[in-house]
Amino acid sequence: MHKYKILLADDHKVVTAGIRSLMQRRTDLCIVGEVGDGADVLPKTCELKPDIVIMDISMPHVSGVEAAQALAEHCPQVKIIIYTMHSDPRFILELFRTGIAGLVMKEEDPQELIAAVDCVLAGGTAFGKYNPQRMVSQLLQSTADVSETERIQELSPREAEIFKALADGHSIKHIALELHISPKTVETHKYNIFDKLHVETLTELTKLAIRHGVILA
Amino acid sequence: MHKYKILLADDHKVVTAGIRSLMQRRTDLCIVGEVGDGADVLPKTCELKPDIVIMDISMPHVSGVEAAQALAEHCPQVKIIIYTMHSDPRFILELFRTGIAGLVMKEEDPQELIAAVDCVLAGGTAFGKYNPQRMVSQLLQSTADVSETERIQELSPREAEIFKALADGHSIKHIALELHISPKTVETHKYNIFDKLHVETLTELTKLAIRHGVILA
DNA sequence: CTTTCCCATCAGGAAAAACCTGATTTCTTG
DNA sequence: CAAGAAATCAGGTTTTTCCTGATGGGAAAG
Repeated sequence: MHKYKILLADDHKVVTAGIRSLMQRRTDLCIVGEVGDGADVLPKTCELKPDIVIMDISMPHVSGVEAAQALAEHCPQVKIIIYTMHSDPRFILELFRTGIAGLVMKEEDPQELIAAVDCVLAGGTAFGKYNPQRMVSQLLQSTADVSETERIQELSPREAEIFKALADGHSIKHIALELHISPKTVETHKYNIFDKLHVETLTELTKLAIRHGVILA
Repeated sequence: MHKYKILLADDHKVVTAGIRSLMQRRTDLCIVGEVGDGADVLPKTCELKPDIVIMDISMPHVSGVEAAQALAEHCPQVKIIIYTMHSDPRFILELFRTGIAGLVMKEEDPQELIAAVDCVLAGGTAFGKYNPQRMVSQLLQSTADVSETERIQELSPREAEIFKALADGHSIKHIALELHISPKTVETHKYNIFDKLHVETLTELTKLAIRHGVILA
């Protein structure tokens, strides 16, 4: 009897333990390994040759998004199921682009994860509420729809400077004085920054900056 | 034989499932309930009278920090163990201040959670690497933080409500519609909130709210 | 060598929000 | 009952925001 091999990648031990206990009764599934660091995903996959990798997005050193991209490039035969928190979906589009096989949220019933594994083993894909069709239209219409991090990196030097000052609470007028330019110029930069970072309010800008360590809370 | 009652608060079902399977062999522990929303923690605790609440920080609607504060106020006899991700520690100080009984990271061995439960049931406290001694020095040296907390607690209920909404990025107009009051009233509240919290800009307000776990970044 | 694109710079003007003061009502609390 | 806090709203001035338009410089592409 053939056993399907599964590799778990999650830095929260309780999650991997939960998945293990969940799969105990399934004699056709075998968890061959477990890693808690994104940097270990690719080497472990090469070593163990699993059929499926179940992976979190948020992991130390290398994120699940990067790990998925590395897997897609070096081990295209491996099916990837992303198992993550619901508050993460900023990266979902990027993951779709790399061609993951499934997506399950940690707040859903854990049985959904088993269902997703079966679905993927049958050659299908398993996305719950994240209807790929709906995603694809967004993918196509937004040519530059990239992750938050990438958007920040696309800011010009001047914009990055003003982004940081704005997120830190400096007023337009203050920034203009600091940089020896017109407040109107700063305003225009701000407008462009909002546009590039896909935010609509100063608060969103601040929170984004804090999330990415641009400023401290 | 007396069974200790435990309430689980985590919006990730795989985590609560993992904890359940972890505690199966312990006949002296009984998981009496499970909630996935911070807003449900206090009512469920009042209803089920658990000895221990094991709680995540990041939950929908009401954060674990707020829930812990509510518990400390209304159910001071309940022991709180925070079980959370390592990337959350910006709230740890605030939690220490409310007097939690334990702190365990999800990336640690799940057995640590059991150990923490035993420790707390024995009347002790369980902090792993988060040495309270080290924390206390930080607590003492940052007196400004303490006064910040006190200032937040001095807000009236209505002000607290509007504080959260403002810090989360809602506009005056939007808040007015939500609460069915005049924008002018919201404006006045905002003015008073700024005054009470000693802030001068919306950004300062947002960062303060994030520092104290009122909202998530 | 143009043409195109991005960057940095600034301005105008309508709309929105901020700022501060004053005011009423209800409810609690000493 | 008097004092005070809480919640409600308005007026009017000042400031900021929002969006559009515009210019010049430089780099990359054709």
